[in-house]
Parts: sequence; C-alpha cells; structure tokens
Amino acid sequence: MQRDVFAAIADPTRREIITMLASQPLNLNTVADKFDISRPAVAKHLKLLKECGLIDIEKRGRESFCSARLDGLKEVTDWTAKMRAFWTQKLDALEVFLENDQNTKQDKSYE
Amino acid sequence: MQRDVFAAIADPTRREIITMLASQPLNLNTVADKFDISRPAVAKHLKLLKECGLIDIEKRGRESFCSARLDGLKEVTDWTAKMRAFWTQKLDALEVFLENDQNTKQDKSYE
DNA sequence: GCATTAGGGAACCTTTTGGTTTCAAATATA
DNA sequence: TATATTTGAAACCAAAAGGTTCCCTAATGC
Repeated sequence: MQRDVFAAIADPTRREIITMLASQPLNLNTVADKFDISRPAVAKHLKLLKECGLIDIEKRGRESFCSARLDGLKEVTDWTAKMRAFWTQKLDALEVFLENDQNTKQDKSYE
Repeated sequence: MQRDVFAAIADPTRREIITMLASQPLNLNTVADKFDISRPAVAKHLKLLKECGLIDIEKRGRESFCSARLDGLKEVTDWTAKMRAFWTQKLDALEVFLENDQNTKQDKSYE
C-alpha cells in the first residue's frame, strides 16, 4: 500500500493521468489509449494513484471508471507553500538587515 | 543532470534536507550529521537538489555551505493548485448538474 | 451459446535510485 | 611540516520503479 503523495506525482505519466482525470472521469482502457505504454503499465499507475487517494476507481460491470479525487494534493500544496513562505521570509529579513546596517560585515549571512 | 523538481521532492530525506536549509544555511557535514545515512549519501541528495535549483552550494575554503533557493517549488505549487482548482470546479459543476438534471447520463468522450 | 471486450494479475526484464565502503585531494591547524 | 578536517569521487550493491508479454476471468453483445 503506497501512500506517499509526493512519490505519486513524481512520475510524469501519473501527472498526465491526473490532469486527464481532473477534467473528466474515464475508464481504464480510455486512459491507456492516450499513452504509448502498455495497458498493464497504465493500470499499475492507476492502482498506485488510487492507493494514495488521488483517484477513485469504481467498477461498473466489466469497466473500471476512474475519477480524480485531488484533495490529497493539499498536503503537497501546503508543504511547498510553507517552504517557500519560510524562505521568502528569510530573504525579506535579510534585506531589512542589509538596509539597516550597511557597515556591519556579518560574513556568516547569505546572499 | 536531473532537473525534475517533482522527483526531487519525492524523497523524504530530501524534503527533510530542504526543511532544514529553509531555516538556515549549513555546511555539508552538519547536514549529514542529522541523518543516519552516510555522508556520501547525503552529499548525493544535496547535489541533486542543487542540480534542480532548489539549493545553492557555495564553496568556502574546504567547506561547502548549502542554502535553500526554493522558488523552484513554485512549479509544484502551481500545478497542484491548478489541479485542485480544476477538480473543485468540476465538483461544483457536477453538483449543479445533478440538481438541474437527474436523468441525463454522462458521455464518454475525452478532450 | 459464442465471440468480443474490459480488466486483473503473474512472471519477467532493465534501468534507476538510494545506499555503502574506500580512497584521494585540498584546506586548516598545531 | 605534520596532522586533522572537509569534501569529492569512484566502484559497487540491493531494492524499487517502470515497463513488457502472456494468459485468465468476467461481463456484454450478437
């Protein structure tokens, strides 16, 4: 049972699948037809995406309908936003520091 | 030359490194000491992070000072935000659709 | 009933990933 | 100068990732 959303979106094919399914639900073969790789390969990607909660796979008769369930991406958005905010804040603090004290040569500071 | 930011943040160790460096710059050995894995292993992660632009490595004497440079994460934030927005919008549209027409079945066309 | 279609799943293969140990080079320091 | 510190880099390894082919089962359509 994979569950790392970061690993799930690391693969370009899986990101494409997500993009496709975000616009509309599709069955497995329809998804597979969009790629050059084999159906089992796509099925594996879909299974992984399901296991980490990014898509639903609903069986209807002999067909598997796949649909996006992208609230799991919040974890990624949150982390990246937090990192960038932290970093930007550091840069701002540095800027203020440099503006207020041009003479001090603090050689440990960066940029 | 790796350059996929999505792949870069797929590894938990690399995410930890990024988190560490977001709060303050550190030299290679200091980073390595925080982990149970060997120094060369950490050095490889740092090198990869540098190659995709998420950190800087500045050499001073015999030391390598590493600092965060997290604007590259914008690509990730943008993509995830876009997907989630798209998905939320679809959900809203679906809700309206269901409210307005309970009987129509969805078609299978893509794109 | 029979052929077709959609998908599941096993077995297998190759490349990548993440890790290791070992050694050499360069810089600091006593 | 001799020694310790910090890193770079090579060689190697095991496991995971991503892919393939082949075959089986179960709905569906005729």
